[in-house]
Amino acid sequence: MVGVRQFDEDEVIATALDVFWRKGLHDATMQDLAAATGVQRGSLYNAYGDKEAIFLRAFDQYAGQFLEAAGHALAHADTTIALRNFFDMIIVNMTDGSPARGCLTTRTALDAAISSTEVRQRVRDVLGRLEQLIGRTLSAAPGRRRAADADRLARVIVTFTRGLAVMERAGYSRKQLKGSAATFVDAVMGT
Amino acid sequence: MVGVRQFDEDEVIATALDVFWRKGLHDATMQDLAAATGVQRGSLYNAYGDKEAIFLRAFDQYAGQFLEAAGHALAHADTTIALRNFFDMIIVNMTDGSPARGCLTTRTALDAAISSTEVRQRVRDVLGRLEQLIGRTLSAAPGRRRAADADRLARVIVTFTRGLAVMERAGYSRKQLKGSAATFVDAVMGT
DNA sequence: ATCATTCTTGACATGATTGTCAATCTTGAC
DNA sequence: GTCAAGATTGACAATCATGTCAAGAATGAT
Repeated sequence: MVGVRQFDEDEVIATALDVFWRKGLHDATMQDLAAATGVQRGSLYNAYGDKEAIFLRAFDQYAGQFLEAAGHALAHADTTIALRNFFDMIIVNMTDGSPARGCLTTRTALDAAISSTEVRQRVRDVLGRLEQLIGRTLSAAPGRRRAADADRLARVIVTFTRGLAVMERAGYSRKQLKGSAATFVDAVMGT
Repeated sequence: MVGVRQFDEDEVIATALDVFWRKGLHDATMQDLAAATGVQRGSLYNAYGDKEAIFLRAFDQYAGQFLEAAGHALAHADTTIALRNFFDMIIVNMTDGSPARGCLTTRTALDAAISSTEVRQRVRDVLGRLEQLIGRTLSAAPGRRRAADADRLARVIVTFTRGLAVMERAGYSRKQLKGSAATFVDAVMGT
C-alpha cells in the first residue's frame, strides 16, 4: 500500500472520544479534534468523511468499554452487592476527570432532536444492552423473581442510572450520587 | 412613558419558552425566537439584552408552572397515590407535543458545561425545590418515616424523574415510561 | 401641535464552523 | 531509482449566528 496514513487510527479515535466526552457531539468541533489529535482538519475529513463518522467510531469504543465494565461489576453472586458495584462503577465513570466529563450516552441522548438516526440508534443500543445485562443478573439470582419482573426492574435501574447522570450535570457531588444510589438499591432490594 | 413597546411581553416569553422547550437553549437561535414571536431580532436585543436573558425569563415561567403542577399532583393523603399522580404529570409533561418536547430542565442541565452560572443555578433551584416538595409529601404521610429518610428518598425520586426524561429522549414511549414509573413506585413504596 | 424618549428596522461587522479542493509531499511496490 | 496511490496541507467558499448601530417611526407628556 502506498501513501500511508501518518497517524495511529486507534490513538486518534481514543483522543476523539476524550474530546467528545468532554464537549459533546454537537459542541466539539473539527478544530477541537484536530488540535487534540495533532491531525489536521483536512486529513480527518479525508480519513473519516465527517465529524459524525468520527463520533460513531469513538462512541462504539466507549460503548464497548462501558458495557464490559458494567458486566464485570455485575458479576457477583449476591445481587445486592452486584448492584452496588455497578453503581460505584457508573458514578466513578461519570464523575471522573476535572472537570468531570459526565456520561457520554446521556449527553448524546439529550441531543436526540438534532442527531442523526444512526447516532440515536447507538444510544438505544447501549441502553438496551445494559438493560439485558442487568436483567440477566437479576434473573440469575437464586429463584427470587420471574423473568418479566427482572426485566421490568432492569429498566427501572437503567432509568435510575440516567437520572444519576443528569444529577451529576446539575452539580451533585460524587458523594451525593453514591448516597442516592445506596438509598435506591436498599429500596429496590427491599433491605 | 414614550416610545411604547409594540408587543406583549408575556406573550413573547411564552412563545420563547415554546421555542426553547423544543430546541434547547443552545440550539434555539435569535432567528428562531424572532420568527416565532413575530418580533424582530433587533427589538429582542433592545428589550432583553441577549438570548440568555430571554431564556432565564422563559425558564422562570416554566419552573413556576412545573412546580405548581407538581405540588398539585402530590397533594393527596395517600403517598402512593400522590406519587402515581406526580409521575403521571411528569411523564405527560415530557411526552406532550409532536414531536415530544422532552423535559426542559433536564435538557438544560445537560448543557451545563456551556451554560452560565445563572442558568446552572436555575436548574439547581428547580431540582432542589422539587426535592423539598416531595420530601414534605413523604414526611406528611402518617408517621411512616423520619424526616432524614424522607429527604433521602425524595432525592432518589427526583433522580428517577430525571432518568425518565433521558429515556424519553432515547425513544421510550409514554407507555413504557409509565410502566417504569409504576414499577419504581411499587418497589419504593414496598408494595 | 410639538418634543423628547423609546422602540423598530435593516444593514453591518465579526467570528465560528463546515466541507471542498488543488497542489504538494510520502512512501511502498516494482 | 521511478512511479503511482494515497495522505497532507493550507486556502477557499459558503453558512450561520451573534451582537451593534444609525436612521427612522411611533407615541405619551406637555
